[in-house]
Amino acid sequence: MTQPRQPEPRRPLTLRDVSEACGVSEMTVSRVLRNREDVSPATREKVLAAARTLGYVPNKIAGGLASQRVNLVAVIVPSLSNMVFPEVLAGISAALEDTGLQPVFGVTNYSAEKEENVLYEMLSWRPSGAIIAGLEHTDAARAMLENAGIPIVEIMDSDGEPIDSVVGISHRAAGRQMAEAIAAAGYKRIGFLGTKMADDHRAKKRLQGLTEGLAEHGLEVVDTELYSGGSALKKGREMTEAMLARSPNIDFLYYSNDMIGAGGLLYCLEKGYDIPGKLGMAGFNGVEFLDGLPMRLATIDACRREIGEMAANIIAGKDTSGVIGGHRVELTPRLETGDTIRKA
Amino acid sequence: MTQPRQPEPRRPLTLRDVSEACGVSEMTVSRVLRNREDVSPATREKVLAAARTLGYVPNKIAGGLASQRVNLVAVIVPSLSNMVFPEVLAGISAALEDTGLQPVFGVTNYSAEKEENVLYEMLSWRPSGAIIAGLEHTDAARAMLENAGIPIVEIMDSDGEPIDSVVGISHRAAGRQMAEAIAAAGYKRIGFLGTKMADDHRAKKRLQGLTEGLAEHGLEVVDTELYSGGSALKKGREMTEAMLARSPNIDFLYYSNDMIGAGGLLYCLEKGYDIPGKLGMAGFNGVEFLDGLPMRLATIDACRREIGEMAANIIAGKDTSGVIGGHRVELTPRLETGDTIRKA
DNA sequence: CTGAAAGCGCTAACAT
DNA sequence: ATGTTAGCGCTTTCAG
Repeated sequence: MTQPRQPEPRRPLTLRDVSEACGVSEMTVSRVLRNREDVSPATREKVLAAARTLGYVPNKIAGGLASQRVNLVAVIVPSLSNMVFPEVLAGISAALEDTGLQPVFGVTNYSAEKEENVLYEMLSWRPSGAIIAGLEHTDAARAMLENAGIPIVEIMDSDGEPIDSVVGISHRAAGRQMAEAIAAAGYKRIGFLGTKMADDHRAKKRLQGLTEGLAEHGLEVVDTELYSGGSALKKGREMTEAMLARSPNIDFLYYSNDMIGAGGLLYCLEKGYDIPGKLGMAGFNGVEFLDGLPMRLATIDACRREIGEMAANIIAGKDTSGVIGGHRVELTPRLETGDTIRKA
Repeated sequence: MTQPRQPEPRRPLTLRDVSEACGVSEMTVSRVLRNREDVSPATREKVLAAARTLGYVPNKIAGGLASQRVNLVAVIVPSLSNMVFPEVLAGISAALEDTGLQPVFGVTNYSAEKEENVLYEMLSWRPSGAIIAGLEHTDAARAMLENAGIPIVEIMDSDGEPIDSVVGISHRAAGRQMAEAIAAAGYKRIGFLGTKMADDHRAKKRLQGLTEGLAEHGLEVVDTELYSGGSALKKGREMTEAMLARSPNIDFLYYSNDMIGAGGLLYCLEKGYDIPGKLGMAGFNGVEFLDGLPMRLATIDACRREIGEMAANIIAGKDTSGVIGGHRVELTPRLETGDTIRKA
């Protein structure tokens, strides 16, 4: 009876294994593997060869504990499913690329409680910094962020008091900006279509800004339609149909995001509405996606990629100002009139 | 001159701090914080109160090193920007929710080299398991996965030899399935529109399957159009226009993903093509998005969320079979004829 | 139920 | 340029 070849119980390799395999002290092996310059080329080669042959993968847990430094950046966003945050993440990844820092993503589903949990989990890994969407957090979450002793960058929104640094746009201003455009184009009866989510603070601020801005021109939101879940494109369609049926005299539809706006636009084009003549429309975010629609939906670009990049640069210490912490960056969102707002 | 209130140099709190604050040994504090049952309610309360007041966040680095266990699951996908992987991630998150395991996401941008790097980074944190998209990896990446000594689940694709477990669909079979549908509907001249990415192995397999399937009916792909980068919806439009101009006798357009398919569909509807009468169309993935289009694009559902859930369950040991490792799950993709393939 | 001792795998700091 | 020593903050194991 031959002993079947046993796939060795797989104790993960340690520095010591490499050290023994190449006859160099653990310390020097460690130096080589961390790309430190103070090792002779000869030893370096020997070590590298041994590490490669064995298939050694360093243990960052031990490394992190010993060095008290961890090359992780916690990134917390509400969602991945709506085209908007992935672009922020892409910006962060790109900016961190050559810094030795690694982003780690967490998702909250727009739930403050989930955010608190995810944050706790992530901070327990002692990351070098944290990037988190929004300025609204539970008290406990705020406390954790304040006490973490690492740079914190709150992103997307600049309407509020940041914990440390902030990179975003004013959603209230974006709402007002849209109100100005609507008023200038002479639309009179505005409908708002958005999400039901109580915790989408930014959408709420945009609506506030819109309402305020309209009020200054004696205008107001005359009907509202909210949704949650499902295909945003389809919901946009359905909500638009519902609103137009209920309030046929509406002449402008403001959507809280481009996706439902696109659904609404497709619906209106099919039904032969005169856009932008009799009916104006606008969304929010400036997703690339809009480029492929039959007509360019008006929108406000939320500078998502740029926000991601700047936040990452602050964490990485790549920002130019020389200031440490407490950066306040408010980007100016660009209004893109597209083809769905008539010229004044 | 008063000393400005200095925000104490913020040495992160340790178990010892909590221990001293509540007069209970570090060991017992540790027990409480890990929710172990063998602590008296009285001590438990004391400890919890102290931990909360201080705002203690455990150090998982130290914990992981001591216990040799880390509650992280490495998840590696090619991209976040195309609606498809976010849904896989959602499935994984949901399935891991109540397991104590935490997913950590990495993105490769469809680059084998990047995949290798991301994998190395992630494995160096000694996760409890890894979920990785696709069956094609560099030799080094394969070696790492094989030697990691943790459960590995390769997902999305089942055409090939997995390292450990696999959960996916056969993209080759999906291609053949579409070929059958096309042949059965009587289309004769097929055009293929897809991505230029050399490393999108699954799209390649679908094309192979399609080609083989068509060949069995004496049919073939008569024209091909590829793109990279940019708004997929817009590219779909442009490619469709180009192909239809170049090969006006084409009567079926097969897109390698739903997004470019949607762009093509919008274009064709605008131009008044007779769909599905004179021109058939189909995409791939079954993204929810399609629901909102004026006409339902035919597609094959790739079971993304389900794949994520099953993969996570395997890692979490929640799968039913009782088998340890080496699970092979091939899901059957559903062909959804929609409105863009004529009835036979 | 609670505590004391040992050590996880690595790196900082100090020799040499 | 290389080696030695002493922990990092927790959890395991074993004793009370």
